Amino acid sequence: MTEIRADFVWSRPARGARGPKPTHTRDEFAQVSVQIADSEGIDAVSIRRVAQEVGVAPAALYRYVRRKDELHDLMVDLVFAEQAPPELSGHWRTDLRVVAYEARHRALRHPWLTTLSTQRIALGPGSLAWMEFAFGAFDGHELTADEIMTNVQTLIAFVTGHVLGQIGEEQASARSGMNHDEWLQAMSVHGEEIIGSGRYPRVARLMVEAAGPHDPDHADHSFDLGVERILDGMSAMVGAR
Amino acid sequence: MTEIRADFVWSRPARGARGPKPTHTRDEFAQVSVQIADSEGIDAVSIRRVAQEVGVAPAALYRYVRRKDELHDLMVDLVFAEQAPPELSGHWRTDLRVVAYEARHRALRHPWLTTLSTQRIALGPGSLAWMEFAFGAFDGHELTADEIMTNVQTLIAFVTGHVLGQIGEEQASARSGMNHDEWLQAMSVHGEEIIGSGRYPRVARLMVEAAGPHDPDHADHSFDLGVERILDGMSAMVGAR
DNA sequence: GTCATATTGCGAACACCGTACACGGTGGGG
DNA sequence: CCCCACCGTGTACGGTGTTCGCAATATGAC
Repeated sequence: MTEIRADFVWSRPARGARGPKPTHTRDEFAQVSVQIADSEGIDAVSIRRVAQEVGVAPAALYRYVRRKDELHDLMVDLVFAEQAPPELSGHWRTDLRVVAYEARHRALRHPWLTTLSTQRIALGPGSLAWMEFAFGAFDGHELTADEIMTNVQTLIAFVTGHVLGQIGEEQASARSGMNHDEWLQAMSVHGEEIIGSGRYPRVARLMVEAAGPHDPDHADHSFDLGVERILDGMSAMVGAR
Repeated sequence: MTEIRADFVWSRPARGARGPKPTHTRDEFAQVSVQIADSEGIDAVSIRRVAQEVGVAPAALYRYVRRKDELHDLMVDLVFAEQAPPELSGHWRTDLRVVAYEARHRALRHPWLTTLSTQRIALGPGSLAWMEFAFGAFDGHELTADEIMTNVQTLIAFVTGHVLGQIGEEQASARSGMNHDEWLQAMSVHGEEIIGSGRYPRVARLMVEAAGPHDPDHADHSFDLGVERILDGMSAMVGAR
């Protein structure tokens, strides 16, 4: 009967009990990684690059982290910890709005965040604090554990998806090396083919009429609306206020 | 005044007008790629691997595709085309439900799909057909182009986020090489630390009480609920039925 | 206080990866 | 008919994550 042991960064001691003092910390590597990812994209975060930036041999990183994934986990939790959740207000709608808006803000500040956090589940102190806050929104309302989890999951799912859509569009234009206007124009050239083909009349109409892609505030508004819509959906279950 | 030209796979001719016949097709490479990704994960889809599987030199792929990203675009559109949208029913709720459920089904069948499709925007015939269908759901209702796009975007955002959450959990256990039960147990060992720490009482309570993680149907139910909730939110805007 | 031992950082190496380029063979448009 | 655009290929470059053996180090055990 072998003991099954979870192997997360968080459940391993920060340093061994026996050997020489580590010259750096997990946090330091995480911070440097976040900095690189913010300014040059997540793909620029390579073991060698991070090592170089910290001033250490590439192989040294593996004394702090088992695999590159764990470095990602540290990055994710670090940005969750950037902003600690506030005190619970006592109004579930208010608190869930905070969860949603803060999550979106966080994801837009660090465009690599959503991609990483949806590929692995990081349960570090930073993320846990926010989970605690989100669940706390329903304190005093008689919801089952499953109902609470489903509600929070629904909200987060929307935020995740919405942000991914927005980032995807922005990065598609960034990657092409064009500025936003040029990209829109290039897009519309391809759009002409779609419109011209006559096979997708509704898509064609919306591409012409919708202000969405041209209006930088569109993402904000559609986010606001979506959040309120989802909160509306919960209110029947939660009861008053 | 240089002409800005969109450079998508879809707007380039399938073969040159002059030279020898290509021995393969874009579709063939896409099919092989999908097969590899389905059975071994998206990371197994390398230029060299796909080339080998098709029986061709690695460099040959670049006659069909400018960069690896375009191969991904082809993969995405291929699985959208697996199932063509049905005829519009005339009931917007019914049709949007089809959009949501089919999108989820598609994403669960091909766990790599969501990751890819959120990183690039692929506007091939397969995806366009579904866009056309989704927009068509609001035919006859007096919505602005922006309202239609926002509604569809909200729904897709939720599906995306929800599926990503589900897949993330499944893959976390798959990657660890444990079966699902073992992983749950390993998770719970880490959970003990969280519960034991006393710092996250609500998280601790939900980890114990929620049937979610243990119930394989939980994801389905929470998806159903989420979709209905979002459709509820739209109904005020759409009006009757 | 001494010693054994676990742990650290490091250099080198391995097996991959995406992509560029020059090359000879092919076949359709002028 | 012939030119030349295009196809497939071999080779090469610079990058990636990760492993392994080694010397130096600091701690727990005696």
